Amino acid sequence: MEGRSAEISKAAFLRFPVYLRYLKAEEAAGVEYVSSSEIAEDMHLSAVCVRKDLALVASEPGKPRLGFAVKKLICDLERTLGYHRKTHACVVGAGRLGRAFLVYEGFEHYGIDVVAAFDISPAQVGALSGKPIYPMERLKEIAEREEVRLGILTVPGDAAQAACDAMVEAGITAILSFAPAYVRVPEGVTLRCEDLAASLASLISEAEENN
Amino acid sequence: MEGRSAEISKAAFLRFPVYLRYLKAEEAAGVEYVSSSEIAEDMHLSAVCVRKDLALVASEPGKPRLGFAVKKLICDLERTLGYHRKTHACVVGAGRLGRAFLVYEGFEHYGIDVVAAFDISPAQVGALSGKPIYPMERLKEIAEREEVRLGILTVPGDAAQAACDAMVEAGITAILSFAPAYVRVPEGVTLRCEDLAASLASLISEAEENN
DNA sequence: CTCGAATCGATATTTTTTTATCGATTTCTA
DNA sequence: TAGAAATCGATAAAAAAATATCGATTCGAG
Repeated sequence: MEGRSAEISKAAFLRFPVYLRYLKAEEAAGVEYVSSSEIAEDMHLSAVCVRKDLALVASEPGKPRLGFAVKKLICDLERTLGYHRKTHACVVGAGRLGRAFLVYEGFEHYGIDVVAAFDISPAQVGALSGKPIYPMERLKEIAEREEVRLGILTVPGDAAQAACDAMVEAGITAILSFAPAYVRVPEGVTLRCEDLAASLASLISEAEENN
Repeated sequence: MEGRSAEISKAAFLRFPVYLRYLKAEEAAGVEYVSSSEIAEDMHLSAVCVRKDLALVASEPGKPRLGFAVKKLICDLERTLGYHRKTHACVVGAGRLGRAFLVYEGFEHYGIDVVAAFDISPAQVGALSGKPIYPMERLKEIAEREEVRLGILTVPGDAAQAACDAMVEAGITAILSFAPAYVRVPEGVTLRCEDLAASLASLISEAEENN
């Protein structure tokens, strides 16, 4: 789209948010310049890897002996990651996890606005911290009206496929699923599954290897 | 540790939980045998990749013309992923997200037992669905008593480092952090950061590329 | 003002991961 | 019972990613 994006490797793209976090911590500590080697040491990466990654995003080259300007780098990373554009999102499944997402304020900095939640149970319908919770029947109507393109799926496993189908039907093109189930989506819809339990389990394996 | 584990590539290990999900769905649908090519097509992977992955975990070779026995494969995957052993976990930060983890029942199948939550605010102390919520001061005492090795960090960003330090001090060796902050851990402690907002944002980028 | 130390960025190499090719095996059908 | 179809598993090739090496640049100390 912007010419350069295709050149950024998938693995590097996953590291960008981590750099961003790190840099914001440095900025808060009053640091103005930071070098690849410093970042590498703190983040347990190779210095060359960091330099290559930063070269992909930095709008101006790093200065020898000094490194990169922290503030500038933060802007570049946020732009590359697309945090400047606004996207409307909704939560499907207003259980504990879904409600946590609905009211979480951290999404704003990432250009994401969670506008509503939906649930099949009338008991959940209402509002939370000013965010509305609608019955599932109104998903399509509201998603279209609010131009919701992103959906967060937090329903029980056995309801996942049906809920997912409803989201697709409502015009949602990107779905982040926390439902413990295998779901299918048609071509043109991007699905990512975050299996929190599996993620935890793999973390244990990793920790055991590290001893 | 078990001789073979070192040969399993990191990328493959990340695919295993997805296979497991898929296979369980197939099992539920009454399927007995499944071939690499079928899995590949459904999961949008290459058939060769699937075969190589399955060869890493399968205790018995697949049968030509039939494929792999679904039930057997599920067992093999669960064993490889370590879902058979029990690990005690705790939640640090009993906000909405933390409480969702505390009562989530899906961890059991993965060998994880969330035994308690901790929070700095006395208002949160109590219990939820039979799971106790203790004040932070008791973290070390209880973590040691219950042999908690895994911690789920769900505190606000500005409290993350302090909470993390307390977890390390309490003998926790693996930490899954959802706190929106960059935290440091000493050598020997495994940290994984799940940035939900960043994950969502990257999903948007991915979806836009797919158009 | 000059020298030295430390960083950057580019090129090259190694390692890892994914994909392709091919013969062997086995089940199903005729 | 015999042949065809489709899968497996192993070896080989290609692609991707991480790591190493080296000259060029520039800030800061003397």
